[in-house]
Amino acid sequence: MSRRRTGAARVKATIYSIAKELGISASTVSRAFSRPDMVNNEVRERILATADAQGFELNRAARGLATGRTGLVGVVVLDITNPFFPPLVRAIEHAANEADASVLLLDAESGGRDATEQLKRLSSQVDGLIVASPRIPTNALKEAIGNTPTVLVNRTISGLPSVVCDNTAALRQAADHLVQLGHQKFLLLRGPSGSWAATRRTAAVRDWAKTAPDDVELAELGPFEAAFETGQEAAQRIADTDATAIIAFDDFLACGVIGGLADLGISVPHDRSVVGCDDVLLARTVTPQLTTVTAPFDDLGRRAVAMLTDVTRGETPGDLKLPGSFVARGTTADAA
Amino acid sequence: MSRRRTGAARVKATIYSIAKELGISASTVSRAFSRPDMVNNEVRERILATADAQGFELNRAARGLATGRTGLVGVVVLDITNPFFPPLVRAIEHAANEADASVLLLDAESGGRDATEQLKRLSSQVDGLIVASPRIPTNALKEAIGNTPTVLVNRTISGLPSVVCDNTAALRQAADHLVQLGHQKFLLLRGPSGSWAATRRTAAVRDWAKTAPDDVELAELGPFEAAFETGQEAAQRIADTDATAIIAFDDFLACGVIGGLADLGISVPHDRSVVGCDDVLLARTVTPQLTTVTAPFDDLGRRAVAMLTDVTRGETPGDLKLPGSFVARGTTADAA
DNA sequence: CTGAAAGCGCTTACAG
DNA sequence: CTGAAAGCGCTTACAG
Repeated sequence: MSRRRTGAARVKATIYSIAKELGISASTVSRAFSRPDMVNNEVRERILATADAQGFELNRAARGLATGRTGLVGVVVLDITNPFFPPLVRAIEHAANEADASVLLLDAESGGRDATEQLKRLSSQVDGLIVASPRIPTNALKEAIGNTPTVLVNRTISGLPSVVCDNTAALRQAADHLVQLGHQKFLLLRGPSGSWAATRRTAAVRDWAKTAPDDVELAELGPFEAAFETGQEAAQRIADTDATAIIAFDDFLACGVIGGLADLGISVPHDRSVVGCDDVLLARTVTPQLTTVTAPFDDLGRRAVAMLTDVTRGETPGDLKLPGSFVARGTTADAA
Repeated sequence: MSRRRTGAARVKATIYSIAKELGISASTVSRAFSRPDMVNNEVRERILATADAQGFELNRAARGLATGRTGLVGVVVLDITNPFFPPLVRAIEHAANEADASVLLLDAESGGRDATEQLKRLSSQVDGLIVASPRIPTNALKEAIGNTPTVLVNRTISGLPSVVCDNTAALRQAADHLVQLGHQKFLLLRGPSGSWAATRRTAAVRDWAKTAPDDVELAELGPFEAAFETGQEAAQRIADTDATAIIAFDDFLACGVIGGLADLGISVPHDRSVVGCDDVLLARTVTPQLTTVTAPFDDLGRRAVAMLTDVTRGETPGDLKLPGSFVARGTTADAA
């Protein structure tokens, strides 16, 4: 379309076609885009104008071949369908765009193929990787990424930088909040075994229990998959306990529990209080809204991209912890 | 890592390093990957083996520069955070992977920048575009994509192929279902004006009403944004009507309405019945589960990719309609 | 089925 | 600040 703007620009616009029209060298045209400060102001203006007129779009493949960089960051998520990931992906995309990079998405579960195989292919196509995929085994992951700069999200592997959400303090707050509401019998629903987040959250709640008032009792159930159905199915077992305060691994599980309890005629927060974790979309679209711990998705994504940039520059960032924050909503109330 | 597997492979693995080790030409090595059937079986085997030993990964930028194709398909979504899109993106990604392509994701709302600008940049980086972004104005969209092969999802623009979900039949079924439950007073909550889906759904329900039993009355409210809060805020207005059967533009709106009604002490499905549309994750994680119309995400994505392949081949596919299907769950019941 | 060679459109060290 | 030239790693028409 834009090619028709000028009569001269019948051919595909390249740095050469621009150079020719302006009677200058392609090197200069190239520099006008890759290192603008290296070229004379006025010349640059004319180049940009001509580029525009010709409908020039820099050929990324050519640049990539010449520089060895693709301008792409690979984002690997466990399952884009899990509402935890979209806000993260969006934040990453936003940050990447600001750095003039694009996001190559890989849904680790979407492939018929082995996720590791796919990851390996991906690695060679991107400048760096942001991996938010708690399930890929450490060794497979390490092998697949080779020496592609990588930042982990919500997972730690020695030797790789990571940015994680630390909910320890927020979970303590959540528990304290329940104590203030008069709860004494607590039930922790543990997350999937082998999940980094699950381990941390369990530890946080147990640690809290040690310093809790004497009349507080903490029981546990699990591990559970982080899924609605899982929570729903667990409702009976939960109802069989005398716990009034339930701390679920995540929002999914929490919502499932609430649904399952409802089926049993047990009402939240009237009969039991439930708190989730992550504050995914779900948490605000159930009625009543879920009391939970908010994950700082924006920051997680932003910082992950920033760290990746550092790695690319040869720096060796450490691990970064961002705190989640407790938010009391409708599923916690006075102990019955 | 893999470079260290053989002593010879100190240098970066390329078709040349492989050719050299094997004493053959780079052309043959190249063909072993790009057109395997053109090279002798045994030779190909040796090439593949050596490639593996050297840790060779085909340089996509170089291939892209040579062929003019990137192996990338751009996927533009309105808002990845809206649960309608992730299942679609996943299906697209899956299908693209099978065609040996990767997905470049663009969240139309994620940019500080103009979505159109971003789209334009994206276009030049991909072999084709799948656009599921109902908001970008037609003209801006057309200009931005230039002559990049494009397939639209859930939107039609003359001159561009599209795959859309047609819920007409399913919505009629939903309405009939409500009639069978004894409902007579219907209320349609219309979706955002200018939205393709909203227009279609409104038409479907109105058409149904024309052929409905005489004692059925259809009132309307709207347009509404497809958001939980919007539904919540509309609850009072809805409660003020005498409608017992509420057909919401989509699941979000429906869930919001249910939440808002609950706040007013009105219970769904006891006092009113509500049906949504799309069957996003949300629909199955609320209690009771939402009666709604399921969108065939997998097919939408799969077909979109297939059509894009066709366009790339120079074919001109038409518009494809895939039907949604009605699913009765917990938010519809006998008229009070 | 295989090889030699040109070309894809950039970047950048080098020289000026 | 600018230009000439080599190089990035593939693909493919052409000749054999």
